[in-house]
Amino acid sequence: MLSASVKISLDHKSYLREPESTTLGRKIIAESIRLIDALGFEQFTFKKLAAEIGSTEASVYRYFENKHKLLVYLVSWYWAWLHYTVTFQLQNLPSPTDRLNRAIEVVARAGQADDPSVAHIDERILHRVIVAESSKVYHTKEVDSENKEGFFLELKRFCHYLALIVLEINPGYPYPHALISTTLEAAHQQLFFAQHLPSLTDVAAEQYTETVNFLKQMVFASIK
Amino acid sequence: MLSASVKISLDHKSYLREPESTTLGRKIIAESIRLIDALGFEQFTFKKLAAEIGSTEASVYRYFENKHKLLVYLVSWYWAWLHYTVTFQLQNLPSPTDRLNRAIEVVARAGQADDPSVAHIDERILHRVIVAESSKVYHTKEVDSENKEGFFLELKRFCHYLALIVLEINPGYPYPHALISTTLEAAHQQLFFAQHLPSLTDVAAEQYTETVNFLKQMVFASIK
DNA sequence: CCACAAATGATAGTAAAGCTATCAAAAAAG
DNA sequence: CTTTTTTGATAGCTTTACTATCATTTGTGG
Repeated sequence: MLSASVKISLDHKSYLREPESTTLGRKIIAESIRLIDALGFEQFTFKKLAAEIGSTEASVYRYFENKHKLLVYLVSWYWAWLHYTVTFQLQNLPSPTDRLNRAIEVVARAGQADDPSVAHIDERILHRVIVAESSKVYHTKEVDSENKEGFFLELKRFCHYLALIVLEINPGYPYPHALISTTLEAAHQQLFFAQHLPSLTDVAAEQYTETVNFLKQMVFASIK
Repeated sequence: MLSASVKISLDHKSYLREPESTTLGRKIIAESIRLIDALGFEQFTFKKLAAEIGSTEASVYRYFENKHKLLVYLVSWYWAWLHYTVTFQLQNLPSPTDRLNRAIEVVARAGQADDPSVAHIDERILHRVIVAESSKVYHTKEVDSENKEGFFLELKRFCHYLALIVLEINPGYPYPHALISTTLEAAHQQLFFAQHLPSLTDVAAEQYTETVNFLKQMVFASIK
Protein backbone atom coordinates (compact mmCIF):
# COMPACT_ATOMS: atom_id res chain seq x y z
CA MET A 1 0.00 0.00 0.00
CA LEU A 2 1.18 3.43 -0.89
CA SER A 3 0.77 5.95 1.87
CA ALA A 4 1.91 9.49 1.79
CA SER A 5 3.39 10.82 4.99
CA VAL A 6 0.56 11.83 7.23
CA LYS A 7 0.61 14.52 9.85
CA ILE A 8 -1.65 13.76 12.79
CA SER A 9 -2.50 16.90 14.67
CA LEU A 10 -4.21 17.26 17.99
CA ASP A 11 -6.84 19.67 19.16
CA HIS A 12 -5.42 20.53 22.53
CA LYS A 13 -2.21 21.45 24.26
CA SER A 14 -1.01 18.56 26.34
CA TYR A 15 2.40 19.86 25.27
CA LEU A 16 4.23 23.12 25.95
CA ARG A 17 6.06 23.13 22.62
CA GLU A 18 4.87 21.27 19.52
CA PRO A 19 7.07 18.16 19.48
CA GLU A 20 6.45 17.38 15.81
CA SER A 21 8.09 20.60 14.72
CA THR A 22 11.67 20.01 15.90
CA THR A 23 14.25 17.26 15.79
CA LEU A 24 14.48 17.13 19.55
CA GLY A 25 10.69 17.03 19.87
CA ARG A 26 10.43 14.10 17.48
CA LYS A 27 13.20 12.30 19.32
CA ILE A 28 11.33 12.81 22.59
CA ILE A 29 8.19 11.24 21.11
CA ALA A 30 9.96 8.37 19.39
CA GLU A 31 12.12 7.45 22.35
CA SER A 32 9.44 7.93 25.00
CA ILE A 33 7.32 5.31 23.23
CA ARG A 34 10.20 2.86 23.28
CA LEU A 35 11.13 3.63 26.87
CA ILE A 36 7.59 3.46 28.29
CA ASP A 37 7.22 0.14 26.52
CA ALA A 38 10.47 -1.11 28.02
CA LEU A 39 10.13 0.21 31.58
CA GLY A 40 6.41 0.68 32.10
CA PHE A 41 4.97 4.11 32.76
CA GLU A 42 5.71 4.09 36.50
CA GLN A 43 9.44 3.48 36.04
CA PHE A 44 9.69 5.85 33.10
CA THR A 45 11.23 9.26 33.95
CA PHE A 46 12.27 12.32 31.99
CA LYS A 47 15.79 11.88 33.30
CA LYS A 48 16.05 8.40 31.78
CA LEU A 49 14.45 9.64 28.57
CA ALA A 50 16.91 12.52 28.31
CA ALA A 51 19.85 10.15 28.83
CA GLU A 52 18.47 7.88 26.11
CA ILE A 53 18.27 10.68 23.52
CA GLY A 54 21.49 12.39 24.62
CA SER A 55 19.75 15.46 25.92
CA THR A 56 18.89 16.82 29.35
CA GLU A 57 15.96 16.69 31.71
CA ALA A 58 15.47 20.44 31.42
CA SER A 59 15.13 20.20 27.66
CA VAL A 60 12.44 17.53 27.88
CA TYR A 61 10.55 19.69 30.39
CA ARG A 62 10.45 22.42 27.75
CA TYR A 63 8.20 20.17 25.64
CA PHE A 64 6.01 18.57 28.29
CA GLU A 65 5.08 19.75 31.80
CA ASN A 66 5.33 16.21 33.12
CA LYS A 67 5.19 12.59 32.06
CA HIS A 68 1.43 12.41 32.48
CA LYS A 69 0.91 15.08 29.83
CA LEU A 70 3.30 13.25 27.55
CA LEU A 71 1.15 10.13 27.94
CA VAL A 72 -1.96 12.19 27.18
CA TYR A 73 -0.21 13.33 24.01
CA LEU A 74 0.70 9.78 22.96
CA VAL A 75 -2.77 8.42 23.67
CA SER A 76 -4.46 11.29 21.83
CA TRP A 77 -2.11 10.81 18.92
CA TYR A 78 -2.99 7.12 18.85
CA TRP A 79 -6.74 7.75 18.74
CA ALA A 80 -6.34 10.40 16.03
CA TRP A 81 -4.16 8.02 14.04
CA LEU A 82 -6.59 5.13 14.46
CA HIS A 83 -9.52 7.35 13.49
CA TYR A 84 -7.65 8.39 10.37
CA THR A 85 -6.79 4.77 9.55
CA VAL A 86 -10.37 3.59 10.03
CA THR A 87 -11.78 6.42 7.93
CA PHE A 88 -9.34 5.49 5.20
CA GLN A 89 -10.31 1.81 5.38
CA LEU A 90 -14.03 2.57 5.22
CA GLN A 91 -13.78 4.50 1.97
CA ASN A 92 -16.16 3.15 -0.66
CA LEU A 93 -17.93 0.83 1.74
CA PRO A 94 -21.54 1.93 1.52
CA SER A 95 -23.12 -0.73 3.75
CA PRO A 96 -23.03 0.32 7.40
CA THR A 97 -22.73 -3.33 8.42
CA ASP A 98 -19.65 -3.74 6.27
CA ARG A 99 -18.29 -0.49 7.67
CA LEU A 100 -18.73 -1.57 11.26
CA ASN A 101 -17.23 -4.97 10.57
CA ARG A 102 -14.19 -3.40 8.97
CA ALA A 103 -13.88 -0.82 11.73
CA ILE A 104 -13.80 -3.53 14.39
CA GLU A 105 -11.11 -5.37 12.45
CA VAL A 106 -8.95 -2.28 12.13
CA VAL A 107 -9.35 -1.37 15.81
CA ALA A 108 -8.62 -4.86 17.11
CA ARG A 109 -5.73 -5.36 14.70
CA ALA A 110 -4.09 -1.98 15.31
CA GLY A 111 -1.22 -3.81 16.96
CA GLN A 112 -0.41 -5.51 13.68
CA ALA A 113 -0.12 -2.25 11.77
CA ASP A 114 2.20 -2.99 8.86
CA ASP A 115 2.04 0.47 7.48
CA PRO A 116 4.21 2.98 9.27
CA SER A 117 2.35 6.11 8.29
CA VAL A 118 4.51 8.44 10.33
CA ALA A 119 8.24 8.34 9.99
CA HIS A 120 9.47 8.59 13.54
CA ILE A 121 6.62 6.76 15.33
CA ASP A 122 6.59 2.99 15.57
CA GLU A 123 2.87 2.26 15.69
CA ARG A 124 3.32 -1.32 16.84
CA ILE A 125 5.29 -0.33 19.92
CA LEU A 126 2.89 2.54 20.50
CA HIS A 127 0.04 0.05 20.40
CA ARG A 128 1.65 -2.00 23.17
CA VAL A 129 2.02 1.17 25.23
CA ILE A 130 -1.63 2.06 24.63
CA VAL A 131 -2.84 -1.41 25.61
CA ALA A 132 -0.89 -1.30 28.85
CA GLU A 133 -1.10 2.36 29.83
CA SER A 134 -3.88 4.25 28.07
CA SER A 135 -6.50 3.97 30.80
CA LYS A 136 -4.16 5.87 33.12
CA VAL A 137 -4.72 9.08 31.20
CA TYR A 138 -8.22 9.54 32.53
CA HIS A 139 -8.02 7.63 35.80
CA THR A 140 -6.74 10.64 37.69
CA LYS A 141 -8.15 13.29 39.99
CA GLU A 142 -7.67 15.85 37.22
CA VAL A 143 -9.92 14.08 34.73
CA ASP A 144 -12.65 16.73 34.81
CA SER A 145 -10.39 19.73 34.32
CA GLU A 146 -8.36 17.94 31.67
CA ASN A 147 -11.56 16.94 29.93
CA LYS A 148 -12.51 20.62 29.81
CA GLU A 149 -9.15 21.36 28.23
CA GLY A 150 -10.00 18.90 25.46
CA PHE A 151 -7.48 16.21 26.38
CA PHE A 152 -9.86 13.38 25.50
CA LEU A 153 -11.41 14.86 22.37
CA GLU A 154 -9.74 12.43 19.98
CA LEU A 155 -11.19 9.38 21.76
CA LYS A 156 -14.62 10.99 22.17
CA ARG A 157 -14.74 11.95 18.52
CA PHE A 158 -13.75 8.47 17.37
CA CYS A 159 -16.31 6.89 19.70
CA HIS A 160 -19.03 9.13 18.31
CA TYR A 161 -18.00 8.38 14.73
CA LEU A 162 -18.44 4.64 15.33
CA ALA A 163 -21.63 5.16 17.34
CA LEU A 164 -23.17 6.84 14.30
CA ILE A 165 -22.48 3.74 12.21
CA VAL A 166 -24.20 1.66 14.88
CA LEU A 167 -27.22 3.95 14.63
CA GLU A 168 -27.22 3.63 10.85
CA ILE A 169 -27.61 -0.12 11.28
CA ASN A 170 -30.21 0.14 14.01
CA PRO A 171 -31.55 3.64 14.72
CA GLY A 172 -33.48 2.29 17.67
CA TYR A 173 -30.50 0.85 19.55
CA PRO A 174 -30.33 2.76 22.84
CA TYR A 175 -26.66 2.43 23.84
CA PRO A 176 -24.45 3.17 20.83
CA HIS A 177 -21.78 5.12 22.70
CA ALA A 178 -21.70 2.73 25.63
CA LEU A 179 -21.34 -0.22 23.28
CA ILE A 180 -18.54 1.42 21.31
CA SER A 181 -16.58 2.62 24.32
CA THR A 182 -16.93 -0.85 25.82
CA THR A 183 -15.72 -2.38 22.56
CA LEU A 184 -12.76 -0.03 22.22
CA GLU A 185 -11.65 -0.79 25.77
CA ALA A 186 -12.29 -4.51 25.32
CA ALA A 187 -10.14 -4.61 22.20
CA HIS A 188 -7.19 -3.60 24.37
CA GLN A 189 -8.15 -5.57 27.44
CA GLN A 190 -8.61 -8.89 25.71
CA LEU A 191 -5.17 -8.63 24.11
CA PHE A 192 -3.67 -7.71 27.46
CA PHE A 193 -5.46 -10.56 29.20
CA ALA A 194 -4.45 -13.04 26.49
CA GLN A 195 -0.84 -12.16 27.21
CA HIS A 196 -0.83 -11.70 30.96
CA LEU A 197 -4.02 -13.02 32.58
CA PRO A 198 -5.22 -15.69 30.17
CA SER A 199 -7.90 -17.06 32.48
CA LEU A 200 -9.81 -13.80 32.01
CA THR A 201 -10.31 -14.47 28.34
CA ASP A 202 -10.87 -17.23 25.81
CA VAL A 203 -8.75 -15.74 23.08
CA ALA A 204 -5.38 -17.39 22.99
CA ALA A 205 -3.37 -18.72 20.07
CA GLU A 206 -4.67 -16.43 17.34
CA GLN A 207 -5.26 -13.53 19.68
CA TYR A 208 -6.00 -10.90 17.05
CA THR A 209 -8.35 -13.07 15.01
CA GLU A 210 -10.17 -14.34 18.09
CA THR A 211 -10.51 -10.87 19.58
CA VAL A 212 -11.99 -9.64 16.30
CA ASN A 213 -14.46 -12.53 16.26
CA PHE A 214 -15.46 -12.04 19.89
CA LEU A 215 -16.00 -8.31 19.43
CA LYS A 216 -17.92 -8.66 16.17
CA GLN A 217 -20.19 -11.26 17.66
CA MET A 218 -20.81 -9.11 20.74
CA VAL A 219 -21.43 -5.89 18.83
CA PHE A 220 -23.69 -7.30 16.15
CA ALA A 221 -25.65 -9.46 18.57
CA SER A 222 -26.21 -6.38 20.71
CA ILE A 223 -27.48 -4.08 17.98
CA LYS A 224 -29.53 -6.40 15.81
CA MET B 1 -31.67 -7.80 55.71
CA LEU B 2 -29.85 -9.45 58.55
CA SER B 3 -26.19 -10.04 57.92
CA ALA B 4 -23.73 -11.47 60.33
CA SER B 5 -20.28 -9.97 60.31
CA VAL B 6 -18.34 -11.51 57.49
CA LYS B 7 -14.63 -12.07 57.30
CA ILE B 8 -13.28 -11.84 53.77
CA SER B 9 -9.94 -13.55 53.50
CA LEU B 10 -7.52 -13.50 50.64
CA ASP B 11 -5.45 -16.23 49.11
CA HIS B 12 -2.18 -14.42 48.75
CA LYS B 13 0.16 -12.15 50.59
CA SER B 14 -0.03 -8.68 49.16
CA TYR B 15 0.52 -7.68 52.80
CA LEU B 16 3.44 -8.21 55.18
CA ARG B 17 1.26 -8.40 58.29
CA GLU B 18 -2.43 -9.35 58.25
CA PRO B 19 -4.16 -5.96 58.54
CA GLU B 20 -7.50 -7.43 59.69
CA SER B 21 -5.94 -8.81 62.85
CA THR B 22 -4.93 -5.58 64.62
CA THR B 23 -6.42 -2.20 65.41
CA LEU B 24 -3.70 -0.39 63.51
CA GLY B 25 -4.10 -2.72 60.53
CA ARG B 26 -7.84 -2.07 60.34
CA LYS B 27 -7.24 1.67 60.65
CA ILE B 28 -4.76 1.48 57.76
CA ILE B 29 -7.35 -0.24 55.57
CA ALA B 30 -10.26 1.99 56.55
CA GLU B 31 -8.36 5.23 56.18
CA SER B 32 -6.47 4.27 53.04
CA ILE B 33 -9.81 3.77 51.29
CA ARG B 34 -10.96 7.22 52.32
CA LEU B 35 -7.65 8.86 51.42
CA ILE B 36 -7.26 7.21 48.02
CA ASP B 37 -10.81 8.29 47.27
CA ALA B 38 -10.04 11.84 48.34
CA LEU B 39 -6.59 12.30 46.78
CA GLY B 40 -6.45 9.75 43.99
CA PHE B 41 -3.91 6.96 44.01
CA GLU B 42 -1.06 9.05 42.58
CA GLN B 43 -1.23 11.69 45.31
CA PHE B 44 -1.81 9.14 48.05
CA THR B 45 1.29 8.40 50.17
CA PHE B 46 2.02 6.36 53.28
CA LYS B 47 3.19 9.52 55.00
CA LYS B 48 -0.18 11.21 54.51
CA LEU B 49 -1.97 8.03 55.53
CA ALA B 50 0.11 7.76 58.72
CA ALA B 51 -0.63 11.39 59.60
CA GLU B 52 -4.34 10.76 59.07
CA ILE B 53 -4.45 7.80 61.46
CA GLY B 54 -2.02 9.33 63.96
CA SER B 55 0.69 6.81 63.29
CA THR B 56 4.01 6.84 61.46
CA GLU B 57 5.21 5.97 58.00
CA ALA B 58 7.40 3.19 59.40
CA SER B 59 4.40 1.52 61.03
CA VAL B 60 2.42 1.50 57.80
CA TYR B 61 5.40 -0.05 56.01
CA ARG B 62 5.22 -2.93 58.49
CA TYR B 63 1.85 -3.89 56.98
CA PHE B 64 2.46 -3.22 53.28
CA GLU B 65 5.66 -3.10 51.27
CA ASN B 66 4.36 -0.17 49.24
CA LYS B 67 1.17 1.53 48.17
CA HIS B 68 0.82 -0.65 45.10
CA LYS B 69 0.54 -3.78 47.25
CA LEU B 70 -1.99 -2.02 49.43
CA LEU B 71 -4.07 -1.33 46.32
CA VAL B 72 -3.74 -4.98 45.31
CA TYR B 73 -5.07 -5.88 48.73
CA LEU B 74 -8.06 -3.51 48.45
CA VAL B 75 -8.93 -4.67 44.94
CA SER B 76 -8.64 -8.34 45.89
CA TRP B 77 -10.77 -7.72 48.96
CA TYR B 78 -13.37 -6.03 46.76
CA TRP B 79 -13.61 -8.96 44.34
CA ALA B 80 -13.79 -11.48 47.17
CA TRP B 81 -16.52 -9.42 48.83
CA LEU B 82 -18.46 -9.04 45.58
CA HIS B 83 -18.13 -12.76 44.86
CA TYR B 84 -19.48 -13.49 48.31
CA THR B 85 -22.35 -11.02 47.86
CA VAL B 86 -23.28 -12.43 44.47
CA THR B 87 -23.17 -16.02 45.73
CA PHE B 88 -25.44 -14.99 48.56
CA GLN B 89 -27.88 -13.27 46.19
CA LEU B 90 -28.05 -16.26 43.86
CA GLN B 91 -29.14 -18.69 46.56
CA ASN B 92 -32.31 -20.51 45.64
CA LEU B 93 -32.32 -19.24 42.08
CA PRO B 94 -32.28 -22.40 40.01
CA SER B 95 -32.63 -20.86 36.53
CA PRO B 96 -29.22 -19.88 35.12
CA THR B 97 -30.83 -17.00 33.25
CA ASP B 98 -32.25 -15.61 36.49
CA ARG B 99 -28.89 -16.16 38.13
CA LEU B 100 -27.00 -14.25 35.46
CA ASN B 101 -29.54 -11.44 35.49
CA ARG B 102 -29.25 -11.09 39.22
CA ALA B 103 -25.45 -11.32 39.11
CA ILE B 104 -25.26 -8.44 36.62
CA GLU B 105 -27.51 -6.36 38.84
CA VAL B 106 -25.39 -6.98 41.90
CA VAL B 107 -22.15 -6.25 40.06
CA ALA B 108 -23.38 -3.06 38.45
CA ARG B 109 -25.06 -1.85 41.63
CA ALA B 110 -22.14 -2.62 43.94
CA GLY B 111 -21.71 1.11 44.42
CA GLN B 112 -25.13 1.31 46.02
CA ALA B 113 -24.35 -1.34 48.64
CA ASP B 114 -26.67 -0.56 51.52
CA ASP B 115 -25.44 -3.37 53.62
CA PRO B 116 -22.13 -2.72 55.34
CA SER B 117 -21.06 -6.31 55.81
CA VAL B 118 -17.70 -5.51 57.32
CA ALA B 119 -17.47 -3.12 60.23
CA HIS B 120 -14.51 -0.95 59.37
CA ILE B 121 -14.82 -0.95 55.56
CA ASP B 122 -17.12 1.47 53.79
CA GLU B 123 -18.06 -0.47 50.68
CA ARG B 124 -19.49 2.54 48.88
CA ILE B 125 -16.28 4.51 49.13
CA LEU B 126 -14.31 1.39 48.28
CA HIS B 127 -16.44 1.00 45.18
CA ARG B 128 -15.50 4.52 44.04
CA VAL B 129 -11.85 3.65 44.57
CA ILE B 130 -12.25 0.45 42.58
CA VAL B 131 -13.98 2.22 39.70
CA ALA B 132 -11.23 4.81 39.48
CA GLU B 133 -8.12 2.81 40.36
CA SER B 134 -8.59 -0.94 40.05
CA SER B 135 -7.15 -1.34 36.57
CA LYS B 136 -3.83 0.01 37.87
CA VAL B 137 -3.22 -3.18 39.83
CA TYR B 138 -2.45 -5.21 36.73
CA HIS B 139 -1.27 -2.51 34.35
CA THR B 140 2.30 -2.73 35.57
CA LYS B 141 5.54 -4.33 34.45
CA GLU B 142 5.25 -6.79 37.36
CA VAL B 143 1.91 -8.22 36.25
CA ASP B 144 3.32 -11.64 35.33
CA SER B 145 5.27 -12.22 38.52
CA GLU B 146 2.42 -10.88 40.65
CA ASN B 147 0.01 -13.11 38.79
CA LYS B 148 2.20 -16.08 39.71
CA GLU B 149 2.02 -15.00 43.34
CA GLY B 150 -1.77 -15.19 43.10
CA PHE B 151 -2.48 -11.46 43.35
CA PHE B 152 -5.35 -11.66 40.85
CA LEU B 153 -6.91 -14.92 41.98
CA GLU B 154 -10.04 -13.33 43.43
CA LEU B 155 -10.94 -11.64 40.14
CA LYS B 156 -10.07 -14.71 38.10
CA ARG B 157 -12.17 -16.94 40.33
CA PHE B 158 -15.15 -14.60 40.17
CA CYS B 159 -14.84 -14.32 36.39
CA HIS B 160 -14.79 -18.10 36.07
CA TYR B 161 -17.77 -18.47 38.40
CA LEU B 162 -19.87 -16.19 36.17
CA ALA B 163 -18.51 -17.76 32.98
CA LEU B 164 -19.87 -21.12 34.16
CA ILE B 165 -23.35 -19.61 34.45
CA VAL B 166 -23.01 -18.32 30.88
CA LEU B 167 -22.13 -21.85 29.77
CA GLU B 168 -25.12 -23.25 31.62
CA ILE B 169 -27.34 -20.99 29.52
CA ASN B 170 -25.52 -21.71 26.28
CA PRO B 171 -22.90 -24.46 26.41
CA GLY B 172 -21.90 -23.66 22.85
CA TYR B 173 -21.02 -20.00 23.46
CA PRO B 174 -17.32 -19.68 22.64
CA TYR B 175 -16.27 -16.61 24.68
CA PRO B 176 -17.67 -16.89 28.21
CA HIS B 177 -14.59 -15.56 30.02
CA ALA B 178 -14.01 -12.78 27.53
CA LEU B 179 -17.64 -11.71 27.77
CA ILE B 180 -17.60 -11.73 31.57
CA SER B 181 -14.30 -9.90 31.94
CA THR B 182 -15.52 -7.34 29.43
CA THR B 183 -18.76 -6.97 31.38
CA LEU B 184 -17.03 -6.62 34.75
CA GLU B 185 -14.76 -3.91 33.38
CA ALA B 186 -17.63 -2.22 31.57
CA ALA B 187 -19.68 -2.06 34.76
CA HIS B 188 -16.98 0.19 36.22
CA GLN B 189 -16.16 2.07 33.06
CA GLN B 190 -19.69 3.09 32.23
CA LEU B 191 -20.21 4.52 35.72
CA PHE B 192 -16.90 6.36 35.44
CA PHE B 193 -17.76 7.69 31.99
CA ALA B 194 -21.23 8.75 33.12
CA GLN B 195 -19.59 10.88 35.79
CA HIS B 196 -16.53 12.19 34.01
CA LEU B 197 -16.67 11.59 30.25
CA PRO B 198 -20.39 11.45 29.50
CA SER B 199 -19.99 11.52 25.74
CA LEU B 200 -18.46 8.03 25.94
CA THR B 201 -21.69 6.56 27.21
CA ASP B 202 -25.44 6.82 26.96
CA VAL B 203 -26.19 6.15 30.60
CA ALA B 204 -26.84 9.36 32.45
CA ALA B 205 -29.58 10.27 34.87
CA GLU B 206 -30.27 6.84 36.33
CA GLN B 207 -26.71 5.63 35.90
CA TYR B 208 -27.02 2.40 37.84
CA THR B 209 -30.30 1.32 36.26
CA GLU B 210 -29.13 2.22 32.78
CA THR B 211 -25.80 0.47 33.21
CA VAL B 212 -27.62 -2.66 34.36
CA ASN B 213 -29.90 -2.52 31.34
CA PHE B 214 -27.06 -1.93 28.90
CA LEU B 215 -25.01 -4.80 30.32
CA LYS B 216 -27.93 -7.24 30.48
CA GLN B 217 -28.89 -6.48 26.91
CA MET B 218 -25.30 -6.92 25.74
CA VAL B 219 -24.67 -10.13 27.65
CA PHE B 220 -27.91 -11.90 26.80
CA ALA B 221 -27.84 -10.80 23.18
CA SER B 222 -24.29 -12.20 22.92
CA ILE B 223 -24.97 -15.60 24.41
CA LYS B 224 -28.43 -16.42 23.09
C1' DC C 1 0.86 -10.22 87.92
C1' DC C 2 5.24 -10.83 86.07
C1' DA C 3 8.39 -11.69 82.26
C1' DC C 4 9.17 -11.60 77.80
C1' DA C 5 8.00 -11.16 73.01
C1' DA C 6 5.80 -8.54 69.64
C1' DA C 7 4.09 -4.25 67.92
C1' DT C 8 4.39 0.58 67.66
C1' DG C 9 6.40 5.25 67.84
C1' DA C 10 10.06 8.49 67.28
C1' DT C 11 13.66 9.83 64.80
C1' DA C 12 17.06 9.86 61.33
C1' DG C 13 18.85 9.16 57.06
C1' DT C 14 19.34 7.89 51.90
C1' DA C 15 18.43 7.65 46.92
C1' DA C 16 15.59 8.82 43.45
C1' DA C 17 11.77 11.47 41.36
C1' DG C 18 9.94 15.59 39.99
C1' DC C 19 10.56 19.54 39.29
C1' DT C 20 12.65 25.04 38.64
C1' DA C 21 16.26 28.43 37.73
C1' DT C 22 20.25 30.35 35.57
C1' DC C 23 23.50 31.14 32.13
C1' DA C 24 26.30 30.06 28.28
C1' DA C 25 26.62 27.93 23.74
C1' DA C 26 24.61 26.62 19.53
C1' DA C 27 21.32 26.92 15.94
C1' DA C 28 17.88 29.10 13.23
C1' DA C 29 15.45 33.11 11.45
C1' DG C 30 15.27 37.61 9.70
C1' DC D 1 25.63 38.79 10.19
C1' DT D 2 22.91 39.99 13.97
C1' DT D 3 19.24 38.81 16.91
C1' DT D 4 15.99 35.71 18.65
C1' DT D 5 15.07 31.02 19.86
C1' DT D 6 16.47 26.64 21.30
C1' DT D 7 19.41 23.60 23.66
C1' DG D 8 22.94 22.08 27.02
C1' DA D 9 25.17 22.19 31.41
C1' DT D 10 24.84 22.65 35.96
C1' DA D 11 22.78 23.41 40.32
C1' DG D 12 19.50 23.12 43.64
C1' DC D 13 15.07 22.27 46.04
C1' DT D 14 11.06 19.58 47.75
C1' DT D 15 8.74 15.35 48.00
C1' DT D 16 8.41 10.41 47.62
C1' DA D 17 9.70 6.06 48.79
C1' DC D 18 11.78 3.77 51.32
C1' DT D 19 15.33 1.47 55.46
C1' DA D 20 17.45 1.39 60.01
C1' DT D 21 17.75 1.92 64.89
C1' DC D 22 16.22 2.15 69.38
C1' DA D 23 13.03 3.22 73.00
C1' DT D 24 8.44 2.50 74.55
C1' DT D 25 4.12 0.44 74.81
C1' DT D 26 1.07 -3.36 74.48
C1' DG D 27 -0.28 -7.92 74.71
C1' DT D 28 0.37 -13.00 76.11
C1' DG D 29 1.64 -17.30 78.39
C1' DG D 30 3.03 -19.02 82.45
